[in-house]
Amino acid sequence: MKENLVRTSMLTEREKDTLSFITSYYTKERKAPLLTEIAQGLGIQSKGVVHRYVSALEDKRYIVRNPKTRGIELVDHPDIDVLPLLGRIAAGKPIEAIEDKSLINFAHLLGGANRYVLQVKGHSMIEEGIHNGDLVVIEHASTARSNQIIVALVDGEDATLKRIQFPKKNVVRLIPANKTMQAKEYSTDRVAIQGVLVGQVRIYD
Amino acid sequence: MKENLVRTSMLTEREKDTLSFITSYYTKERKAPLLTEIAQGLGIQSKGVVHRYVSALEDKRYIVRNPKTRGIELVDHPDIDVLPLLGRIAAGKPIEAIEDKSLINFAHLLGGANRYVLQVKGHSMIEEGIHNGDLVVIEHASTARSNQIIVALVDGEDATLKRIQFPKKNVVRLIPANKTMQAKEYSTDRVAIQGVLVGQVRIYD
DNA sequence: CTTTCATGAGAACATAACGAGAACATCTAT
DNA sequence: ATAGATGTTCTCGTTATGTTCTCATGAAAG
Repeated sequence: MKENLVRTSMLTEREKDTLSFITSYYTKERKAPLLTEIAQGLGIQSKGVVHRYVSALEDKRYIVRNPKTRGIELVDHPDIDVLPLLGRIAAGKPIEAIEDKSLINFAHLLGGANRYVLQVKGHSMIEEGIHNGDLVVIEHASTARSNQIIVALVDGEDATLKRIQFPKKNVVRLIPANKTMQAKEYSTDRVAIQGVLVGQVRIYD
Repeated sequence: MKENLVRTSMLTEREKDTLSFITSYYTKERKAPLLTEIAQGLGIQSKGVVHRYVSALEDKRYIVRNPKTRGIELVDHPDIDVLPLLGRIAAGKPIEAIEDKSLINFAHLLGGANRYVLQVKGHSMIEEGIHNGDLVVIEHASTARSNQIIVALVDGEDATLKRIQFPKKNVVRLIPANKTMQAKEYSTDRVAIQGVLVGQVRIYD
């Protein structure tokens, strides 16, 4: 019953099920499942059975394992953090036909020292396309240029996301992007700039 | 030649917690935390345990250490494009600390097999907060659920981003998010679904 | 009929992951 | 220079998870 010569990449039904579960778990959770989680997903009581399927998938080169707790790695699924930028939509062509494929790495674009993420609550920047629940990337800074969108702390109490302007010396104007709200002006010493908006991200389920 | 370099950058749950706490602390306090501060932040009694996690993070190249009192330094490695999610920003309140201090990796959130990026041209989805020039992440798919936002190709010519509905059999309705534009209905055979919207990103200069 | 294979249950054991805490070394403030 | 604070290195546990077995059932093939 020892088969070191595995010529067949054919998977049995349950092996397919196992691989499928691992793949979907991976894309959803961004980590490998436990054996018991696979078992539950497949309706199997015994983790020993799952272990057999996982070992088969390893023999057939569909996965690699570390002897660790969530040690399954998909061989076709190494961490992909680069996406192809295919082109501009509404270009009048099928997407696949666009040739100029450059690669885009959001983490590289948005990551970096002195940056952090805040989740937006409310609708004060809705006309800028920044909606309730969106994630914004902020670069830590204490100064800003006019017309930048910044995180401002007013009187040490009021942290909001607003566009900033400097209409005259020692005066700061904070402008929401919402017609139902009004721009306000403060003396410079009342407004502390916390950071500058560098990116915005929304994730759809 | 095969690269046998084992990049076990996989972090355990508590190692992630530890890294998350360190990065959050760093961005807030502008200095590294003490082991006892990490311990308190994670609800651990023993600084020896924390030391073990910190050593693991050093082994896995997420940090470097000096043998000094606040000697942890975050490494700026491309593998570590994680940003701390600090809190929610709300009108009229200070930034709320987020209970679950988590790290955000946009590439992991948005990346994955069968995904690509398009740049949006035009304003047809402006009321969804998708503006001209924004980047959208599309997951390749040929089917969609009702009310999802999809990339549709009409008569093989017109690739656009629209919300989709199926009002009756063999009819597809494509709905822009712009009051100045109208929803249109097509027979099923004229519309080819190219993919489903899974994310949206904007980068500010 | 027997053999083989895919499937499943479950026991027994090995190891990983996590945590507490002691003892000691080293750093740092005074 | 000294004392307290902080970092390092251990040992000792507990629980969770992975690994290796044996046994059992049913279907398909010879």
